[in-house]
Parts: sequence; structure tokens; C-alpha cells
Amino acid sequence: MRLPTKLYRPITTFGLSTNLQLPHDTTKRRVAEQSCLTLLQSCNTTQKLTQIQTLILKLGLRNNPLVLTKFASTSSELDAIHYASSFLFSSEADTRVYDTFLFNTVIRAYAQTSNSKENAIYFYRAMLDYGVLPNKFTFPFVLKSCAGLAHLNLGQSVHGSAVKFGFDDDLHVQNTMIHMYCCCNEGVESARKVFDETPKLDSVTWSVMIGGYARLGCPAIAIALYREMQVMGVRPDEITMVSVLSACTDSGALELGKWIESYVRREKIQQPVELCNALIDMFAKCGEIDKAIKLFRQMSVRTIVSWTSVIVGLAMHGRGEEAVSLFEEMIKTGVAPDDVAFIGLLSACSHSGLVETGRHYFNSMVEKFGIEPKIEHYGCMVDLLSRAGLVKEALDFVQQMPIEPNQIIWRSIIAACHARGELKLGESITKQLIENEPMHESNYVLLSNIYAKLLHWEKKTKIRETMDMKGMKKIPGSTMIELNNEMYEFVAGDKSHHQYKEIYEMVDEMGREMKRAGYVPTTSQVLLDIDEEDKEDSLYRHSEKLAIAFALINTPPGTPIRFVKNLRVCEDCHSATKFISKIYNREIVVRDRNRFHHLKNGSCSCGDFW
DNA sequence: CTAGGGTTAG
Repeated sequence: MRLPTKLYRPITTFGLSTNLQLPHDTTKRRVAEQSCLTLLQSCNTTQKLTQIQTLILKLGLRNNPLVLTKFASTSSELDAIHYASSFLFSSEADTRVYDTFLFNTVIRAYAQTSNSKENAIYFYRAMLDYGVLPNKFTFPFVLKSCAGLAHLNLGQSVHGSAVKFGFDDDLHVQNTMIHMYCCCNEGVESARKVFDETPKLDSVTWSVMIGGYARLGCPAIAIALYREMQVMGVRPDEITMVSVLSACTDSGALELGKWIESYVRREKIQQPVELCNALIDMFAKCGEIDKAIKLFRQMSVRTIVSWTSVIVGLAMHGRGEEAVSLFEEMIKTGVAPDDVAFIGLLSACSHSGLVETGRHYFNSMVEKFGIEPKIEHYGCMVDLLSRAGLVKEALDFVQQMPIEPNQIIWRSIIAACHARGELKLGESITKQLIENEPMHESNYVLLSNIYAKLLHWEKKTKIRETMDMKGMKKIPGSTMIELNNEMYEFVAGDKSHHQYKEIYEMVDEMGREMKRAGYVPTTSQVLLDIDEEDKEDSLYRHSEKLAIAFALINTPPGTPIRFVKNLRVCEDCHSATKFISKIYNREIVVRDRNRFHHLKNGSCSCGDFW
């Protein structure tokens, strides 16, 4: 990690002597000191700080600990903090008055900034260099900075330091420690270790760990941990609820989400906007978009996040027109859209084929709202054109973009090539991608799908071999489904479930019924080049078919079935699910990687393009 | 002077 050396170096260029006489009169001094402090409190720009600095020097108050501390904690603007800290630690300052409190103040100031957290670490090290002892308040600030930097080694060293100074048994330090580890890649295990060694009497400890698992993409563990928390009798607060809700959102655990909504009301847990937003997001992403809209309408205070959550939800459900009119309503209400709101809006246009509307809003970003489009916005536009079948326009658009296109953008175009039969073009783009990033497995999957469609089985097999040779694996498809307040996860060919025999019998029965109704398996997407019957067999073992069979066995007739798939739903499963919705008279709500499919009576809300 | 909160294209 690179630390800013310039701050630590003595700065002697202030040009003012510190040898001015102090006012002898104590009252006068008090007044001067007081006015200095008052001034400092109101000052937040570099310019103002310079003026006050002059005043401090003239009054000879430079080494007054109170002034120093105030000086460090006053600034909210980054430049001002830098300036203040260089002033404090310049060679003219009297280091004898440096104390823990002063360092804590500087460290806190940096820990709270969004992009200057290295400096917090830097001053923590300076503190130790000066021989100033940290206290139990120091570590939460420092650990928070480590968390923001997501720097595991650094975090471990601070952890060691906290142990050395004997503050690792402080609850606040432990909680921040867990949080820090949760924010670092590869840090979960360390987080869990600290968590397991903690008495965990506190809802914060649980919230941190639950939120950590939710953020790391392990919603099932997060939910299990919440249940454990309930068993231990720790009362969750509104922040715990936000963390658990985000786990519900990710895994599609609608029942638990609903339960939390009623629990919050029953237990009279505070309902800040953030919690309402989390509820809206949960309902929208668990397929209950109308419920999300209803909640949104009932809110008395809304933030841009509330609006955006609903817009994104509508986008995922393919209800583009409503998303657009909600966006317009938002502007009329006086809420200025931000870049995220535009991503939601543009993706809504994309999923509903609103090409002209999308173009109009994309242009309005700069023209009307002064928001510079980012790669995500360009990505939405490429997707918009690609999905509408305008592959050539999409390519032109990429060529004219002022930003370097990324893999996501190319994959949008490849998907369109795949869907529109532009297989040669798709093949050449994909080959290019593989050349640039030979270790990215999804590119090989794309190419392999194109070869399957072209019926080039030998080429397809070759790709498979290349992947094996490079030690790459296709991400396994998995399906999460909630039943009787439990989450179940299925992967293709899964036999770990205790009901697996019944499930496979049900899968066979489903296959027979579907064939009778006219279903033809789409075997072209099977990765392996095996004979047709085996291909069918491996299709029937796709995780979503197992999940559907599981739900059919365990729920009364007519109950809607909802599940979440981690990848894009494959062509065959999509068509099979449509048949099942009709044959078994079930409403099936599927959330795949990109969007929702509401299947009912043999047809799907996505209009068969996703 | 101390801790925890996901709205983000495919």
C-alpha cells in the first residue's frame, strides 16, 4: 500500500513565526481561545482554515491541545483535513502535547472520508512512531479504514496490534474487527473465527456477521445465522432487519421477507427509510412487484433510493412503460435523478424494447441533467439495441463510445448474435474475447453455445477440452427455493436431498406429461457432445427441474411456485416450465440472473426473449 | 472521541 509521505514530512513553509507574545491577561486569552474554537467549528474550507491558522499562530495557541484537536476534527472537506493535519504535525509543533485523543481525532476524520482512508492508517502508524499509546477508541476508527480499503494483510496487522495493546476483548473493537474481515476478500473465515470467539451478546455482532455473509453472496448462511440469533434470544434491531432482508432479496426468500415485515410491525421496531427501502427491494426482487409499489405509495418520506428500487424492480419484471412514468413522476416531485436511477430506467427500456425512449433518456442525461454517462449506461444502450435485434447499430454504437467497451458489453452483443442467428459474427467476437482474456470461463461457454447452435459438435468438444486443460469449470447452475420457511438449494444431478428418489420419480413423470402435451427437448444447449437420449437425461436433471419437482411434491395443488436461479435460465428449462405451468395448473415465478419470468397457463411474461 | 445498513447494465 502506498502511503502519502508528504503529510508526515515536516512542513516549515507557513511563513509565520510562533514566537509572538501570548496575551498576559487570562480573560483575554480565554476570549481569544473561545473565538478561535468558535471559528474553527464553523470552518470547513482550506481558505478559512488558513485564516484561522494565522489567528492561532498570532495568539500563540498552536500547541493548545484543545485547539489542535478542534482543528483536526473541524474539517469535513478533504483538502482541509490534509491541510489541518500537515499543520498539526509540522516541525514547529510541540510534540510533547500530542496525545491519544488528538491522534484519534485525526484518524477519525480520515476514516470518515470516502477516498482517503489510507491516511487514517498512516496517522495510526505515526501515532505509534511518536510513542503515543492507542486506546480502545482508536481501533474502531483504524479498523473502519481497513474495512474501507478491503486490505486483508493490513487488517490482520491492526488486529495483531489490538491484541498487543489488549483491546481485543472490547465489544466495539471485536465488532469492527468482524466487519473489517467481512469487507476483505478471503476474509470471511477470519471474521467467522472472531465471531465464534466472541460472547456475542450484542445485536451489532450478529448484524455484522449476517450482513457480511449477505454481501459475500452467501444468503443461505446469513439466514441460518439469523435463526441462530433468534434461538440465542438476542433481539434484532432495525439494522439487523436490513441485513436479513438483503439476504432474503438475494435468495428469493419471500416468506421470510414477509415474516420480517410483520415482525417489524409487531415488535415496533423503528422503521427508518432504509428499512422501508430494503422491504421494497425485497418484495420487488422476490417477484411481488405490486406489493413493492404499494409499500412505496404508503411511504411518507422517500429518498432517491426508494424511487430507484421500484424502477429497477419494474425493469426486472419487463414493465418498462410503468418504470418510465414513475421516473417522470419522480422528476415532477422534485427529486433529481442520479446515475443509478438512469441505469434502472435504461435497463427498463431495454427489457421492454423501448428503443426510442431509451435513446431519448440517454441523450437527456448530459443535456438535461448534466450526468456524464458511465460504462454501465453505455452498456444499457448496447443491450437496448442488441435486444431489439439491431446488432449492426449496437456495433456502431460501441465504435463511437468514448469509453473502452468491457466484457459485459461484448457479451450483450454476442447474446444478440446468438438470438438473431448472426453466428459467424458472434463467433469472431467471442474468439477475440478469449484471446484477450483466456482465463474467463464464460467466454468459452458462449462460444460453445454458438457451436451447438451451428451443430459443430467437434468444435464444441474441443472447447470443452481446452477448458479442462486450463483447469476451468463451468459455473454450476443452482436453484434456490423456499418451502415451509426453509431454503433449499438444488444443483444439476443433485442427489443430496433426502427426498431425492421421489424427486427423480416426479421429474420422470413431468417428462412424460410434457411430451404428451407436445414438448420437444431443446438439446442444443447441452454442453457435452453425447447422444440424444443422454442429452435429454441431463436436461431433466437441471437444477430448476429438480426444484419444480420438489415443489410439486411438497405443496398443495394450485400453490404458486417461486424460485431463484443463479444463471440465465436455459432455453429448454424455459420451455419446459411453460408446459409445466399449464399441465399442473401452477403459477411459476422465476427470477434468473437478469430478470423475472411469470409463467402461467403455458406462457411467460418475458415474451420468450430474455 | 468507539461498532453494523446494497439502488447499479449482462
